[in-house]
Amino acid sequence: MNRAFFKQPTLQLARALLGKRIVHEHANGLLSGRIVEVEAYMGPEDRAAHSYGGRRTTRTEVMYGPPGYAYIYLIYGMYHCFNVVSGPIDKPEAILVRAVEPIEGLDLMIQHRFPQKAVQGLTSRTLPHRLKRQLTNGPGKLCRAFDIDHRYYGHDLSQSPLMLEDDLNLLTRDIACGPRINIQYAEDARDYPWRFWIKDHPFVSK
DNA sequence: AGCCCGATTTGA
DNA sequence: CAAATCGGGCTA
Repeated sequence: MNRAFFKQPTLQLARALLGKRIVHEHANGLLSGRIVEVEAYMGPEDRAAHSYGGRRTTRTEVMYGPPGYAYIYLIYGMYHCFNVVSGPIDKPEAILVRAVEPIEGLDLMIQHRFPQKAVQGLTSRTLPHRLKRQLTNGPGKLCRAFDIDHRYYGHDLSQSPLMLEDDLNLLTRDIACGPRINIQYAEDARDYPWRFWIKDHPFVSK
């Protein structure tokens, strides 16, 4: 996707990201997947956002820049979460990618997510449907599968080796929305319907 | 310097 | 249902 794509208002961009393809040209092979679930974080007014109250630190800095860059952070000391920075300069908004449907590079994803099973001989050909779902149906899981971490903090998502591409064209009626996950601390913002997903899609988290 | 906690995942 | 695991953010 080009720079213009990322300039749409955040809630609109969140819906537009559904069906897009995330592509990682990894040193060991091509990884790609279709985005099926996202959450919007709306900046200083949003109690659930890392930029709530205008918090501006080394970690949140990239959100204060132009849209279309990667905001990546470590959560619970062991997982990374991948976000697309959204909104104009000085509007620190972002969209968390919560789940994707794996498309290319399944064997490499298996190595990243299930190293033990990979060494025991599990491949994309012998992968049960249940495990295929578990490859990328959560924000931490997809970062593991795609080997995305702090190396890509601030990366321009219109550029290789980590970028977004056109894929599925969705209709409005294919998209569902509801409250975001695991933000019970966020008081009034807790119930805002800023989580979006493709209706009935098997790779949505939870 | 110290303390608390988190936009998660896993396995008992 | 609790543990894993650590940097950020806030207090002092």
